[in-house]
Amino acid sequence: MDSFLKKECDLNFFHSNNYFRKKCSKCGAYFWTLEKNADICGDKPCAKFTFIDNPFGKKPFTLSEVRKSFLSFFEKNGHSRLNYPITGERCPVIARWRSDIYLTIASIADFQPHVTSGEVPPPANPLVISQPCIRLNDLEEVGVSGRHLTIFEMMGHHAFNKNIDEIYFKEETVRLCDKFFVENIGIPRMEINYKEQLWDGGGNAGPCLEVIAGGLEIATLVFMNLKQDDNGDFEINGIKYSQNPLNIVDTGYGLERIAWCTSGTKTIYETVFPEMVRYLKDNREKKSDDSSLYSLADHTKCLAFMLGDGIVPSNVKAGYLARLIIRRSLRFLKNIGIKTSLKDLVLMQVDYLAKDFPSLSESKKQISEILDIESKRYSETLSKGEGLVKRILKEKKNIHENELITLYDTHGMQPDIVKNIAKKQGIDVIIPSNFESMVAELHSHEKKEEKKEKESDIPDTEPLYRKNHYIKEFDAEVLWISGSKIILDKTAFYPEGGGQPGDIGYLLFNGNKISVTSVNKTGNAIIHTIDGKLEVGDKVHGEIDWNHRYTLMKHHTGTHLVNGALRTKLGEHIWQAGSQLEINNARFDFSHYKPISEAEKKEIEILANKFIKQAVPVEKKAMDRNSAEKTFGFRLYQGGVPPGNSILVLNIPGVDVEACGGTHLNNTSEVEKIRIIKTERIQDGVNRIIFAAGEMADAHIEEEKQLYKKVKNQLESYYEILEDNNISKQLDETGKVFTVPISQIEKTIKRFLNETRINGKRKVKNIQEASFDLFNEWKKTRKNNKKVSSDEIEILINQAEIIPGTQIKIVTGISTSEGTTLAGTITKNDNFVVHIFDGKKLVSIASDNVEIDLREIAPEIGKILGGSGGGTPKMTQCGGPNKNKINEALNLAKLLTKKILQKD
RNA sequence: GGGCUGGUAGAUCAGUGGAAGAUUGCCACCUUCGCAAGGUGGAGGCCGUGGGUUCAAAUCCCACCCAGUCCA
Repeated sequence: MDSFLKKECDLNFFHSNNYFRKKCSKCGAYFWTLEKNADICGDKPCAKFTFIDNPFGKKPFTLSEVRKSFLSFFEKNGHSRLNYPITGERCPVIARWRSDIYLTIASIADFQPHVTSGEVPPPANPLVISQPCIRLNDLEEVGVSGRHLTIFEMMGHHAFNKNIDEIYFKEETVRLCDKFFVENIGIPRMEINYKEQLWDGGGNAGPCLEVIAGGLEIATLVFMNLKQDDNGDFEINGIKYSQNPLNIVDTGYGLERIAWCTSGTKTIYETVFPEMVRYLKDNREKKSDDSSLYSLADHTKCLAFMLGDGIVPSNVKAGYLARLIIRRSLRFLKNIGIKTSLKDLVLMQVDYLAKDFPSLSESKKQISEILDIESKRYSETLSKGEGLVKRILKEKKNIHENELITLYDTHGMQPDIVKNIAKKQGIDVIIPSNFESMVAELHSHEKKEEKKEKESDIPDTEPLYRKNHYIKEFDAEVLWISGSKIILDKTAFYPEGGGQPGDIGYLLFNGNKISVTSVNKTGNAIIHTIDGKLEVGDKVHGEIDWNHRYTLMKHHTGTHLVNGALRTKLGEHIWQAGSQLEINNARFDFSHYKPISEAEKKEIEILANKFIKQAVPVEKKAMDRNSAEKTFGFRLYQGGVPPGNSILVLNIPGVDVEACGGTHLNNTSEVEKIRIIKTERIQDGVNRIIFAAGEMADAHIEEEKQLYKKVKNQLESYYEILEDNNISKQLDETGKVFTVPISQIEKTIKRFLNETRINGKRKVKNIQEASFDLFNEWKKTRKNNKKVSSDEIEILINQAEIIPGTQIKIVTGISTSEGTTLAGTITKNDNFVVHIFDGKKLVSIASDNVEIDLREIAPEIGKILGGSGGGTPKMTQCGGPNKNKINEALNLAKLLTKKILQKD
């Protein structure tokens, strides 16, 4: 590897500027330096920071000044800046264009995977960017080490070379780097070392030079020219690589670090968050904990970006990471004892950042609401957890490892919080030093990976539906057959995908109609499942079930309208989390931090219908990725990130624009109408809208009416219902009364009516009121069934039989009252044994003073009824299917009781 | 997406197949000039929903719904 690096890093720049190649006596790495006698590379941990209180540079640079200086320097040197809708000269911190990572972790991440793989040309070449990045890998070090940050800007100048030096490669990179640091920032050239390293990550690798000044790595110059390849010629650290199609200059300049070494403050935090650190220092009540203060300064900025760029806290994906940072922040807030709320601190950060990142300010309202909700939630979690901890302490007087893990893993109680609670009660809880690995161990179960089906050698199909979304008929030739599955050379049948079900219809061959029952896609082949026989070479005429497809198209275009309406009403954080079209309705899942209110639902429905009335023409076109992103932004990728350079863009101007491969209407007016059937929270931070479009909206209304009619009819046996307003709301509320879903209302009401006695007819406003009354009457009926009339008891006692030679009386009988209650009432008095049948079961209870174990006889009694029995010594129940033998059973009960109790 | 908890009185929770409980809050009465405290009594439960096993299910089994939490 040494020889590889020696060859790769042997640059003219170093020789012509009189650099020496040295080996670090501590870490053994080679580095280039101007100082003849240098023997350590200058990097941490080999060297200490020398710039603290003794900064480099022309002057102390602010973050903004470093960025400006960098961008304009490289712009002057032929690099283009990028520009995207909403976020401007950067990409969002949530990696919307990638499905493999949640957060943007480096400037090169903006161009992965499509540009780096060579599939998509770079948006500009060479280019320069300053990309805000979030890394949570070293979370524990943030605030503690004095130099770690969760959010930082990685500045980069990137060149993508098909051939070496097509744009520029190593020499020019180092020359520009040197010029920038020496001339623009003013770091003395003497202070800068270049350390040779191997860089690898994300399946790529290459040599790199770490640029080090004053003990601080201020930039990394990566020359990414290898890609992981099991058949590759290069082997580095046991992994094989081959040449990447592109030679990529991937540089990363640490904006904050550069500013830091020009300011020389005690930690990086004073340089990066001067206002926030000052504010926190002035307003904290506990002076001891600087690391919490620094962390809080960092985390609040991190949250400003996360939430401002549209991440919605949740228990999944990027949302979970946002919640993680929120909760950590709330703990730090408590640690330093500050009165200002997290919300206000984050909003302060947004204001500090507003000048450089104006888009964050647009989300102030959402940021406020999210932080209010999340703060409240966390305090609820904590107080719940505190109760749990106290209960464990009360019982066990201590908390052990496994409980500590459960408290964290299951109930979200951080071990140090548990420790504090215990401390207040004078109990010392020991947190194991390997706590985190213990938790990790718990989650280390093997993952089942789904194996991808091998794409066998099957022919491609030309998708006719793609160019013409309205094509209904076509002629084609059968290319491939396997059982009931066939592939045609071209087809108008849309294969299932992107939440849109596949088409159905017919293939006509020799005058015969052959049904197409489902259509799927594998690679570029579209596979029709047919109900009939065909042979390769057959020429067929296809006809899709247009009614089926047209309804789906209404729902698909309708989905985009609903999405657009949601974004307009609720904000830019609205993001598709899932979508499924059906014939009857369509459902759309989207990120949002609270449930949709009744009023919002109405507004969204009205707006979506307004889009329909406006008759907006729907634009469908294939665009190259770069211009699509540049024109429309990353919002395109809501439904996922399609592969390739050319992407299908569905644009409804002023409403919504997405990369979408589905079939759509030509004009929003064709949707006819949209009716939102319901909204629900399906997950933390994710809501679902179910709606129906076109005639399906009417069908749904009709369906609802039918259900309402049935329910009303049922209730009318006891109630006179005066109003029929707000049918869907009425059904909804009725469901709530009985805590059942709407689909179960009919069945449930039937059951309740059966179990309830009501005299006469009652006048009520609506079915909700009737249901509420029915529910209350049902409760009363139930209670009344439990009451036993004193007359009945008296009669039973009068019929009792005294066991000869004792004071004990045996009561047997049949009653309509609940058996245990009746028998229990009698046996409150001494000297009774009661066997009573209440229609369902035979209950036997003995008074406390009677010495008998009823369990000895219960199974025998039950046997007569075809079942069995049991219970406690003084109370048994038995029963069985043969209820007609009840008298026999009661007689046996009496007989056996006598046998046990009778004294000779 | 995966794992782990939980869903029983307004609230917090006990309850391992046999009569639905405790604490707190609520209501009434006693006590008091009044309040707090105390005393006595009372109301308040589809034991999340739907199936199954059983003579018998809050309890066991299956499915679903809801909530919480950790991880990627």
